[in-house]
Amino acid sequence: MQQLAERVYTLIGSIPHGKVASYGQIAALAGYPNHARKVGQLLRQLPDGSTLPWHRVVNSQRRISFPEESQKFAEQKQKLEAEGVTFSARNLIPSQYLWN
DNA sequence: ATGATGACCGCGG
DNA sequence: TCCGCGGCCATCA
Repeated sequence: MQQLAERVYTLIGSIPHGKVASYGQIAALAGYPNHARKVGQLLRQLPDGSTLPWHRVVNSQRRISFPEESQKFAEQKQKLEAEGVTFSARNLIPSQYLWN
């Protein structure tokens, strides 16, 4: 479990500027498939001033996993747009940027 | 031990 | 696109 945490942080930190990865991808790359929820839990515990690019992590539908009206949603979207990530008309789907 | 709760995932309808 | 459902799994009451 401790392993998962370390790897997850490393992987997230390695996501290129302007690109995004999904919770599931991070978990799988860390060697723990089916642990997407755990990744979310780890990010949720992150301190506010964290330098980790948590905003580059979205769900498998390429959508921000926060309710649209929430402050966190706005924050994540803003950070992504600042990196040049574009969203669809409904502001939910980062169009072309997805990690492989 | 049991049930509820997530920054999740995929498949249907 | 928008739900609902089952699957998944650690955490906590």
